[in-house]
Amino acid sequence: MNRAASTFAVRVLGAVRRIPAGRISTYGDIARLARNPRAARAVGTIMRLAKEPGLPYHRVVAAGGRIGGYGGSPQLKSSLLAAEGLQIRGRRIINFEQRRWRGR
DNA sequence: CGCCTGACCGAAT
DNA sequence: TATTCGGCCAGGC
Repeated sequence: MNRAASTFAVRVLGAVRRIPAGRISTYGDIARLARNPRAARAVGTIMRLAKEPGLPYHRVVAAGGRIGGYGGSPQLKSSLLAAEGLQIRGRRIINFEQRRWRGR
């Protein structure tokens, strides 16, 4: 990977780390926070391959409050979010806009 | 360098 | 509400 890409990856993980418990952000939001607004899809790629442990990857959901992917277990993602107080119905987060974190 | 994949997005159907 | 589709971009080979 080239320098621009790795820098982007670092910024992505840095942004993910800042998402407060009980709040969520979207792949698109993270892409914007990492200063590459059209790279929402790449954010998923980076998180999927990320080696950094201890980051709240489960707090990054898809646009519109949909749960989105999470390795082989989107189920677990829902559980983790529910454990942080988020209300979930099916594959959607209730009151997603209110719980959305847009960076400081 | 080309080609394919996919934890995405938004608009259209 | 559910699919489909085109655009997008990093990673892997």
